[in-house]
Amino acid sequence: MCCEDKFLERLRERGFRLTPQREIILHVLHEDMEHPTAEEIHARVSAVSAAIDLSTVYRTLELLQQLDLVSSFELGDGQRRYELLSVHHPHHHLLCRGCGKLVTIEAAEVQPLLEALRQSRGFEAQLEHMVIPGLCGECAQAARSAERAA
Amino acid sequence: MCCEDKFLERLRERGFRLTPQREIILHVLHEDMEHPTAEEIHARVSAVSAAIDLSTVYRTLELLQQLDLVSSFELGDGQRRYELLSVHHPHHHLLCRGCGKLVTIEAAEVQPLLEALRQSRGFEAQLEHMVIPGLCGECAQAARSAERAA
DNA sequence: GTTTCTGCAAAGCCTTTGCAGGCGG
DNA sequence: CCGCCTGCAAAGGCTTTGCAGAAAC
Repeated sequence: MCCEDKFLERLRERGFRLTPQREIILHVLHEDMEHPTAEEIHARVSAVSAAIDLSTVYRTLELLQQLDLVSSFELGDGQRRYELLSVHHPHHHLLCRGCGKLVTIEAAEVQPLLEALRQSRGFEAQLEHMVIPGLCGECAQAARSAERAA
Repeated sequence: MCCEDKFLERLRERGFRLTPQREIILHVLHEDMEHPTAEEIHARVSAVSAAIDLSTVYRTLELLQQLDLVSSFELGDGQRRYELLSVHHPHHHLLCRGCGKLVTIEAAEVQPLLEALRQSRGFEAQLEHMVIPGLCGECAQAARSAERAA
């Protein structure tokens, strides 16, 4: 698996070690989870090997971010969320404040903005994962109806 | 002051009360602070009236957000930041991960993206304040130099 | 007079850290 | 074997909450 190879290589480069815990955590990140928190990752990891500690999960996620294999971001509750960079191709999210729905949009939709920022200011946006809050179609509709009623 | 009037009106609407603490906190938010944390707001508030508690600041900020007078967001350290909606006209920020610099951009620069989202999905973005991480011109330059050197 | 609000203190939540023992290379 | 890594437990930072007294209306 390509991801594992990259992991091993980058670990070696820096004198870090491959441990069963790290393998399991990386493996679990391939499972189909939508933006898991450390806690959620830990739950899945525990199913594989019960004794792995939450702090090890945190430490490994930190490591994976340093190695550019994982990115993290947050949805506005006070919890960090993590995502494997290689698997999910670049995307962003629209977070509906009405119903909480999370809609995925292609990175391409945001490209023009990023391009404009590069042109005008030389700013290289690193948007592995941007979260744009707002109201989805239905909730926007509902809000307008409520407005009229008032 | 318009802001204070709005505040009073919206408080009354919902049966809430106007207290000196709330007035002071709202007043302090007019001071020229760049994205203060609750702690920083509390410090300024304390200068006016020493006995106001941090928890009162948090509760009041929560209230002000409900009344659409304040928005909050975060820059990636684990701290919420607050901002008066009426005073600072809509803007967003580029946060440089290299040097930590925070550059303000006009909301207008982001409009095309938001317009596109509205068109394509009916999504009404609520971007009182978006933070786009990346590398500013200088740091991007430096990164490229380092790349070449390696 | 009610009911909301405040200060105080304590708890809560997520995350980080210190340490001694374990294990990868 | 050396030094990184782990589990455990405890601390840490920011924010929220419970409560009794104070204050707004």
